[in-house]
Amino acid sequence: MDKQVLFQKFVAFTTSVHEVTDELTKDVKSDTITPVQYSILEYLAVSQPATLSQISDCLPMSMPNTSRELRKLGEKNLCEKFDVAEDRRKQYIRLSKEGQAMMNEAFQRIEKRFLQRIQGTSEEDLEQIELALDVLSSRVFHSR
Amino acid sequence: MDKQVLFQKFVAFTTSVHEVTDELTKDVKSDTITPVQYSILEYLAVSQPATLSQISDCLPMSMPNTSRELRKLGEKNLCEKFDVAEDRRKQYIRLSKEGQAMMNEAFQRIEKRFLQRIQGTSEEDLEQIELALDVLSSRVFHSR
DNA sequence: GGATTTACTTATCAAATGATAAGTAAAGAG
DNA sequence: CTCTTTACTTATCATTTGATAAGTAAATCC
Repeated sequence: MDKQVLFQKFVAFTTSVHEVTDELTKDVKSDTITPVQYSILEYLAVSQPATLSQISDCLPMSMPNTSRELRKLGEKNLCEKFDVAEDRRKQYIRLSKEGQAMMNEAFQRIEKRFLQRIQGTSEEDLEQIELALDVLSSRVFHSR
Repeated sequence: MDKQVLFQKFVAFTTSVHEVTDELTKDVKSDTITPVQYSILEYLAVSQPATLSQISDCLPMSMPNTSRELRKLGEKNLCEKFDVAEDRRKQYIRLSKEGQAMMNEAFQRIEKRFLQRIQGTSEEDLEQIELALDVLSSRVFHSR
């Protein structure tokens, strides 16, 4: 296997993934929040509850800036903090009901666009796609 | 096929792709340029020569801002403008020798990290990966 | 029990980015 | 030949983002 060729395919592929996700998520962001704030909500939608440190590590964003943006999201009633019983320094952060609703709506719009994108794909091809997602997730795009 | 499940895998997958590409491209950006400027150079590396309008459409970024950032890149001697003979309103933009060198170096560092990431993968699995990239590129992540 | 580390906050500052208004010059349309 | 459109520039401004310094309070280490 020529790994140089594989790398070129990899680069082209990741570029396409970025383009397509940009297209799918275009305009789903409520105009009351900034892009960075959306990315926090998106992270929470998948990984809640999360501590501030986790969010800061994963996005990635410095602790002070993460703290600031979470405060703003809190002021907009989109997420909430909860004390952690075992360690009173920590705080779990969750989407509020409102935040959850906003993200549900966003994901629904993205899903609709996604389904449009794969409409007309045969059952066989869909299974190939699912397999391919699994292969790449486990072999290439795993976090370490 | 449950398309809902497929969508969930799709979302998780694109998130991973973003995380991994962030990791691979971390610190390859020269500290003399901003992230937006890097994205312009990256676009040029793949699609040069390009007009300002093309860059503006694809990135996406307003014309005035694209113009400003290209001027800054020009001042840093990373890209150059050429008149288009057929239409004197247009200008082709290309990486300069210096800009090309910077991007080559960046891509080399990314490739090195990529190869580390897939080191120890069997020949058989590598072929599976290549196949999976092809499947997803053609069936899901093609541009509209 | 004092020192250190962890988790997070507050405040402040500079730089990057996005948006808009107002221009120039060339091309194309009628 | 004038009018409109296209391609791009310049200037300006507000907002967002990133980075750093300095703090609090709780947990952990020795």
